[in-house]
Amino acid sequence: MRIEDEIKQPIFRDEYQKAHINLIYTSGWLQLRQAAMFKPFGLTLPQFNILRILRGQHPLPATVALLIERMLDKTSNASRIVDRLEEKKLVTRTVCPANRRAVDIRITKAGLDLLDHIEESHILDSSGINQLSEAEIHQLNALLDKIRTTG
Amino acid sequence: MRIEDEIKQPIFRDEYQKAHINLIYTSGWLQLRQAAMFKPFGLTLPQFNILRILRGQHPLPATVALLIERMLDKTSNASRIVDRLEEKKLVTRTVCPANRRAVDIRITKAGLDLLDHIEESHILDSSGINQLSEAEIHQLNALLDKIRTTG
DNA sequence: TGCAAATATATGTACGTACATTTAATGTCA
DNA sequence: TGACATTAAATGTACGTACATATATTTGCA
Repeated sequence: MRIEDEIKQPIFRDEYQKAHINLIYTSGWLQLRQAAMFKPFGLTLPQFNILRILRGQHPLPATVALLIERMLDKTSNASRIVDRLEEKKLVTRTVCPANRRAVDIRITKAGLDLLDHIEESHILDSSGINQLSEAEIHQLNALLDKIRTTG
Repeated sequence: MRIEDEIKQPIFRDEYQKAHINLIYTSGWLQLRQAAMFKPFGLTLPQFNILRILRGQHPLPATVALLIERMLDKTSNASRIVDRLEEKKLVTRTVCPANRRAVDIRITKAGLDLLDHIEESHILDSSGINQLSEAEIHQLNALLDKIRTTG
């Protein structure tokens, strides 16, 4: 469905404004769908992403600084997302012995099992992006990269 | 800059996953830049959008239901965004005489002046999307619309 | 008429984001 | 060594989002 119809706004100032709105709207659309998929598993999107980073490190621990570095949203508050995961016993937090300012965060067995469970459910396979062909995907990546040129 | 370098993740499962992450990352990138532009004017992005809708109605009032209908993010809470605008005297709220369940929301002179002031500053002209040519904009709109096909 | 359903908005709660500040541990160097 | 800067994480506050529930008004219909 065209963005004009989607948000019931038939006229835009120009095609640039329309693309801008389309980009933000489509990103929100994707995230809303993804969030709904994780809901049955009791996870939010940022919680899922942090769990995946921790699995990537496993069995080594990660620090909060490492999580922030790898997160899409650098300004988000990794400490508090880890709080939620710890409450759910999906991760553990221990003071790093080598540097007692830092905290070692590790995914638990329950956390690993939950990720397996989510991936086995194949809920992630229909992301909306799959609507595009290989060539279109390539185009899209190039266009998005270009948008971010010249801060 | 390519998304691989931007988020320091050299390998993705496939190009689809890369495009998905690229889309969400680029949307966040645009919104962060926009929010920074509005900050000197004491407005957030949703507040600005609601002010624009109200100017579009002016001198007629809008109801909360109308605001929600026109907002990009349907699930956001228009009532509370109007709260903030009311505190800043940029809008007024009065019970609708014709239907006392509804509330008439109107932009004030101060609200109109603020919008003029923001637009005169031309901060909105460099949106990042301007990096693209007309043809690329057209491509992008088509790709985004296609992503959202088939709920 | 009067009562239930529908409508319009507001409120509550959990979560995340953006940004500033605090607390604690470590490094540095005179 | 001891003061001072730096680093790592946690905490505070304002805002927005997602979703459930509450309150008030209006509508519809038995």
